[in-house]
Amino acid sequence: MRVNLDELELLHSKVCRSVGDVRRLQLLYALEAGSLPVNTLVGILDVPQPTVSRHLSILRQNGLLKTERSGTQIFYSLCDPRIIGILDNMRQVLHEMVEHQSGQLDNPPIE
Amino acid sequence: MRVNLDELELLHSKVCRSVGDVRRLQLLYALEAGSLPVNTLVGILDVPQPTVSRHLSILRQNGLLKTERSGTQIFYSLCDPRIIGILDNMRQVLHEMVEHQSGQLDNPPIE
DNA sequence: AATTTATATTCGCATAAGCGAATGGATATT
DNA sequence: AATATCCATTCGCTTATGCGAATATAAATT
Repeated sequence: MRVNLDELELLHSKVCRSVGDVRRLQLLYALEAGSLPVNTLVGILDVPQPTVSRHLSILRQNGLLKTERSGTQIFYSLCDPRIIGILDNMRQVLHEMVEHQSGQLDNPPIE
Repeated sequence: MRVNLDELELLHSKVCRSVGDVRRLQLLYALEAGSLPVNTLVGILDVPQPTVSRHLSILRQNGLLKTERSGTQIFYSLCDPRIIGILDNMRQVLHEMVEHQSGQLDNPPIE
């Protein structure tokens, strides 16, 4: 399938934005080991169910999560587990950056 | 330096959100090969200078870019080039996901 | 069919984010 | 010191995002 570069760039930014929320990041990591139903995720994040459903919906719409129903429950899982590996890489680099005080948050401007 | 996990998680999401904008993504890639002054970046992105400055400021505040003045110009550069490698990994995975039609954007809900 | 459980969606609201136009500040040049 | 260049910031505005409460839907159970 042919993929336009601009479309890929837009997808790239959308996916990054999707991950750019603490709760959604937590949801992705919670699903690292395998699929889980919504109520379990509600327990893990300890936030209201509609909030979890909304974030799950965003992650699904952006192609990061997929769903499968089992009875009344709906299990969410990662579309591609490699995403977690990438997030881990980023986290590791950020950890080192903060540790070494270089490339610090709130980098001072020129003057 | 000791790094709190929650703080790292918050930083992680903030950095992802920073990258989650097409123009900021373009700025990061524009700086892949080395530092560039603002007016050059304005030419590359072809958007008003204040817009570029605002996005550069956000990337700097979140620890992704650093600055150095040379005369009247201010050169921006990546704090850590590894970030580009990570973004490339993600882009590659997204490319494959779209190509293979699995984990597609706008994944259909259960019903 | 009524009830229960699990999940999604709607609603109203508050805050955040992005934009262009205009303005301000710093440095270099004359 | 006046001017020009380069960049940052402010302002007013519009749109997007995130939230909790309430409501709707779907499947299973009785």
